[in-house]
Amino acid sequence: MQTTDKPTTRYTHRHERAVAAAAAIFADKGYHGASTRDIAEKLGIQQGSLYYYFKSKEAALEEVCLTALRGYVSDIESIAHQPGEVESKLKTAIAAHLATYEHNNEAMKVHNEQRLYLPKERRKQLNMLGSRYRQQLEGIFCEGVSSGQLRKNLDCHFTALSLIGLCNYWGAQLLRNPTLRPEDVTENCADILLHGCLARKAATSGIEPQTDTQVN
Amino acid sequence: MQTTDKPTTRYTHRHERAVAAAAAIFADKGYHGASTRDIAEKLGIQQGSLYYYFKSKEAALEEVCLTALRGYVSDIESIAHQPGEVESKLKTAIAAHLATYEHNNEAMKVHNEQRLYLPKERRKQLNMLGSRYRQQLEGIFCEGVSSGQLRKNLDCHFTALSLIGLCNYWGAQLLRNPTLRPEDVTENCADILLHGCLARKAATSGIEPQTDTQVN
DNA sequence: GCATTTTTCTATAAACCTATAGATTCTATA
DNA sequence: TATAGAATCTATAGGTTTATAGAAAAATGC
Repeated sequence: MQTTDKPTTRYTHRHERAVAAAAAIFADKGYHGASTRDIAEKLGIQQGSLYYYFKSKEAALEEVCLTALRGYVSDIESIAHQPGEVESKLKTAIAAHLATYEHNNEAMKVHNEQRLYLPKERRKQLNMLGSRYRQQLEGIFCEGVSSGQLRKNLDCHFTALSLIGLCNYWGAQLLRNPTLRPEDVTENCADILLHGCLARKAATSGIEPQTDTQVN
Repeated sequence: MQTTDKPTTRYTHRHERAVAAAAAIFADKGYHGASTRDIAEKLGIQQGSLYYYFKSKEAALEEVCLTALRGYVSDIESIAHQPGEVESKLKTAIAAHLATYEHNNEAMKVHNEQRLYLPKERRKQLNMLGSRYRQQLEGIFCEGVSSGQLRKNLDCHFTALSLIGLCNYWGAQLLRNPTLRPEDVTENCADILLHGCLARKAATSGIEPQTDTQVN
C-alpha cells in the first residue's frame, strides 16, 4: 500500500483505475452480488492484489460513492453561485446532474443504489456531500420564489428533492438505454418541472378550438 | 412442497407469510446481501425448511416482485377505466401508487431495486405487468391532451415515466421516514406535476404584463 | 386411535468469499 | 548495474452460502 504523502503518479493512476473497475462491477452486480475476484478480473490482476489498493471491499464501495459525489456537488455549487435567471440555472443544474451519469455513470449509479449498504459511520462524508447538494438546489428554488419567477406557494424543499429523484430516475434510464439523448431528457425534465402538464387557460380571444389531437 | 391443484388454506397462508418475510429481508439487505437463513429466522423456521415454500432463493425474489406488481397494476387499470376528470384521475393514480408503498411497502421496494438481479428469463412476467402499468398511465395523459385538459405539446410517454420515477422516489422516502404523511406527498407530487413551478402570469385585472404566449 | 399427508428438522455436500502473509517480480534511480 | 521500494502473485485460513436428502414431528381424515 502506498503510504507516503507524495504518492507516485503511477500509484494514483492505478488506484483510479481500480476505483473505476469497482464502480463498474458494483453497478452491474450490486455491492453484495459482486466479488472482489470480479473486480480484480476486470483489472487484470489477482483477487488478493486488489487489497493493495483497497483496505476492504467496503472501503472500495465508499471510495466509489465519494468519487461520484465530489464532482457532482462542486458542479451545483458553482451553478448556484453564478448570476442569471432562475429558469436557466435550473436547466443548467438538470443538465449537469444528468451529465454526471454520462461520464461518471457507473459510480453515480452505485452511489444511488448501493450506498445504504455501507454502515452508518462510513456514510458520514457521503451524507454531508449529499446535504450540500440538496441545499444548493433548494437555494435556487427559494431564490426563484423570492424574485417572483417561481410560484409563491412552492414548497422548495419538496421540489428540490423531487428534482433529484427525477434526475436519478432518468440518469439510470440513460445508462441502460443508449438511444436516449441526454439533451432531450434534460429538455423534457425542465419542461415538466417548470410548466407542469395542465393546459394554461388561454388568455387569447374566442374559443380555443379543440385539441390538436395527441401529439403524444 | 405443495403440488395438488387445491392447495390447503394452511399452505396458502404460510406461503404468503414466507413471501412477506422474504420481502422484508430483501428490502432491508438487498437480494444478494440477504441469506436464506435470515428469511427463515424471520419466519421462525430453520433455513432448510424454507425450501418447502420456495424452489430457490431466486424464485423467492420473483414471487416477491410479482406480488408487489399485481395489485398495483390492477389498481391503475381500474382508475384509468373510470370516468372522470383527468386531473382527478391523476391524483388518484398518484395516491394509489404511493399507497402501495404503505401496505405492500417492502415488496414494492424490492421490485424497484432488486428485480434486475433476476435473470432475463425470469423477468418476463414482471416486464409485462410493468408495461401494462405504464400504458395505462400514459393513456390517462393522452386522454387529457385530447380533451384539452392537458397541454397540447405534452410528451405523454416521457411524462408517464417521470411520474413513475417520482412516485418511486417518494415511495422509498415514505418507507424510510415515517414522519412523512402519504397524503401530503401525494398532494405535493400532483401539484408539481400538474402546475410546474413557474409563476403564472397573473390573469388578473390591469395590464397583462407580458403576453401569455409562451405557453410553451 | 390409526393411517396418511403435510410440514418442519437435522445434517451435510460443494461451492464461494474476504482478507492476510510472505514470496516474487517489476520499476526507477543512484 | 545494483538496490530499494513498489506492485503483484500464490496459497490459504476461516467463514458463509445455497440446496438436497432423509428422518422426525405435526396435522388431517376416517
